[in-house]
Amino acid sequence: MSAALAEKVDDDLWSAIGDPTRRRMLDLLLVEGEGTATTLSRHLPVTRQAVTKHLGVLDRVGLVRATPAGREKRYQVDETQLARAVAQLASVGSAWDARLQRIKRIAEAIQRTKQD
Amino acid sequence: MSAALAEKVDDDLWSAIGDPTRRRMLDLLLVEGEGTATTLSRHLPVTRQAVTKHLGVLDRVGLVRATPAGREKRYQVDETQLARAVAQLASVGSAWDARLQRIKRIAEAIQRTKQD
DNA sequence: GCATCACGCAACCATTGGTTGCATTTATCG
DNA sequence: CGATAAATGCAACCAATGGTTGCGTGATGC
Repeated sequence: MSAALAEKVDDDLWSAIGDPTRRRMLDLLLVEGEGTATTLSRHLPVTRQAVTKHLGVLDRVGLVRATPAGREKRYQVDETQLARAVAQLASVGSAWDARLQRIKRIAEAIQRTKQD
Repeated sequence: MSAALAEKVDDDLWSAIGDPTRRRMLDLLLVEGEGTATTLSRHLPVTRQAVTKHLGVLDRVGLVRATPAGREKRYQVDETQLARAVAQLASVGSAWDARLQRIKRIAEAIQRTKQD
């Protein structure tokens, strides 16, 4: 039955998007198309160096790619990888959802039994 | 349009479900109905004390509730709160999804332009 | 009554998200 | 060309967190 939901979650990918700052960074990169550590840090409550570290982990899991351009290093989102991440969110979400549904049904069944 | 997607994400809730161990704990609690720190730790690659700490953060954000029973302390999932968490996953996921779609459309438009 | 089981507390360790400070490379402007 | 400004990179340091081990204590069961 619901075994097909066990679409194995990649912990590295997940924990990459688990950090709120990194999520906002991905948001920014998506709406602005691209960005550097310095430009991103201007829109965030953390320093450039913190952003740099985050870009490092996002890069390591493949969520962003960098292209050096003169004195700066422009990052942009790897869309297919982000799509994978979104799929995992959906996967875990719907797995829990399914179990919650089942619990609800069982609870209702017990209610009915009690009323016999 | 897609502005309604900005359903403000609760960072505490999110980071609670961001940890892989805690996710597995929620899974276990869902399938088994309830559990204690010791029973959960038997199914996990970490010690009872680690599980205890995790139960602490899950409790603090309201994802689980404890009921003392003699010498043990049984935990179970708070379904409505988990439902909220699932909603947030869906929210972030679909927001990114929407932006990815838009990017794709723009890219296609550019392709068409080039071919004129 | 005593061994046992579950819990709580404390110290400790490694990783991580964050900071500040400084050195280095690349643009830019007189 | 030379100096200043703007970007990155590197290192030390700090606090929080996910983990461990060790020990004390309160309920259970024979």
